[in-house]
Order: sequence, then structure tokens, then C-alpha cells
Amino acid sequence: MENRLDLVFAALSDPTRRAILTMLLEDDMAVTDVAEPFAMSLAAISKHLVILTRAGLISQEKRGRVKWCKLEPGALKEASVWMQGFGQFEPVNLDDFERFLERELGTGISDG
Amino acid sequence: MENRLDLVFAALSDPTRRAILTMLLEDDMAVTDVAEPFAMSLAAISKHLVILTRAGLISQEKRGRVKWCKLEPGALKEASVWMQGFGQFEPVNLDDFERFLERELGTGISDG
DNA sequence: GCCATATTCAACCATCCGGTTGACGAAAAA
DNA sequence: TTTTTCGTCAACCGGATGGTTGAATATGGC
Repeated sequence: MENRLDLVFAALSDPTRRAILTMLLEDDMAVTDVAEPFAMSLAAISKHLVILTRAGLISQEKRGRVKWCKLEPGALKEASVWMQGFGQFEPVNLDDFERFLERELGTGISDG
Repeated sequence: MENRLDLVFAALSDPTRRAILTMLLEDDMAVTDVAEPFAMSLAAISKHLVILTRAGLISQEKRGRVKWCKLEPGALKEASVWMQGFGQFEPVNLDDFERFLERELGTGISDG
């Protein structure tokens, strides 16, 4: 009886996966290119992408032999709704977000 | 090298823990009272509360032999900021939230 | 046809997670 | 002081998670 919210939050709990989402904000990417900055095997990244896909956070489309990964930010909405119910947070500005991105990018990525 | 965000999202990925947070929205509660509606042991709930505490989502204060649990919604803010960066979601209304609460309360709680 | 590239699959490993039970310690009640 | 209540601890269990390596499966290029 696994909830969509379970899958989304579990997917977000890993810094590698959050970093992948962040990269995909920029543009769609092939699996190999997603894997490039990380100090782990392609197979490991492939598994992370499965988890993100199952959570609905990304979609993957194969064109030729290349599988493209695309961010699906809508899946975050449900989780965002859930969270905001607790804090009645004011709308967030993007400067805050960028600050967090910087901290995120400092962790979980080996080079780049 | 565990990130605060890791802990918060991991804590939120379990429906029992989300239900506990929802209960604490109402009021502070003793550990035994938190455990009461769930079909699992007190020890299991105690572990969940440790995880929520480490994530900063609740605080616990012992008065006499009773340990009180208190919601700390501020810990959600960082995670909320992170998430909103992806979707530029419009501010959420509380009707949406209540709808999700109903779905949440249908899972993970045995009676009540 | 043959080789290289892109990605996944399968097996394996160590660790973590969510639950159990039973023992324990501390505080309140009798 | 004895007993009950509150909550955690310790040991254990099965299954999930995050990583590895090597083989397998497409697809594209020469």
C-alpha cells in the first residue's frame, strides 16, 4: 500500500538524487551525461533514475539508443502542498532557493 | 556527511511518521498517546519519534515521567524552500491540504 | 558484418529500516 | 516500600537500499 508521497519523499532523501533533479532543472539530459559528474558507476545512476521515475519526479524517453531524462516538477506539488500545511510558509523567493542549491551542489558530486 | 535535508525527507517518507506530525498539529502529546491509535508497539513509535527528532521536525521534553512531543514546523521550511524552487508553485490553500490529510489518515492508522 | 556506444540486468555485498519481544530504569501512586 | 506506569534499550528478524562488477541487449557508425 505504498503512497505516492512515500515514493516522492524517499526519492528526495538521497543527495545524489536531489543533485540529479537540480541538474535537470537546467535541461533534459541523457543518462550517460547525468552520470558523468558523479563518482559512481553508470549502473548506480541508472538505479537512481528508476527511483526518480517511479516517484514521478522525472520521465525518461528513449530516442535511438539514448534515453533522455526530463524533470517533472509537478510531482513535487503534492508533497509541497502537504508540507506547506504545517508551516503556512510565505511564498519562497528564488534567492533562498539558489542559496540552497549551492549547498546541495557542494555535496554528493565528485567533480564538475 | 549527512545533510539536514536528507534527514527531513527520509523522516517524511514514512506514512506513520507523517501521521504523527499531523496529530501533533492539533496539540502536543505524550509518547503513549501518540502511540495509541497505531497498530504497533510503543517501542516502534518511540523509534519513529527519535527519527523525527533527529530531523528537527519535533522536539521532546520530559516532565516527570511523561515525555511530551511538540511539532517543530520550522524544520520543514528548508525542505519546502528546496522543493518550491522546482515548481514555482502558487501558494497552497488549506482546502488542498485538508484533502491530503484525509487521504493520509486513511493509511497507517489502525483505529481512531 | 563488425565494432563501439548507451543502458540495463543479474548477482552479490554491507548496511539501514521498520517492526518485534523482553528486560530495564525512573517517576508516580498506592 | 511495593507496584504500576512511562518510555527506552538491546537483540533479533526480514526486507529494502545503495553500491559494486560483469554480462547482456539495443542501437548506430563504419
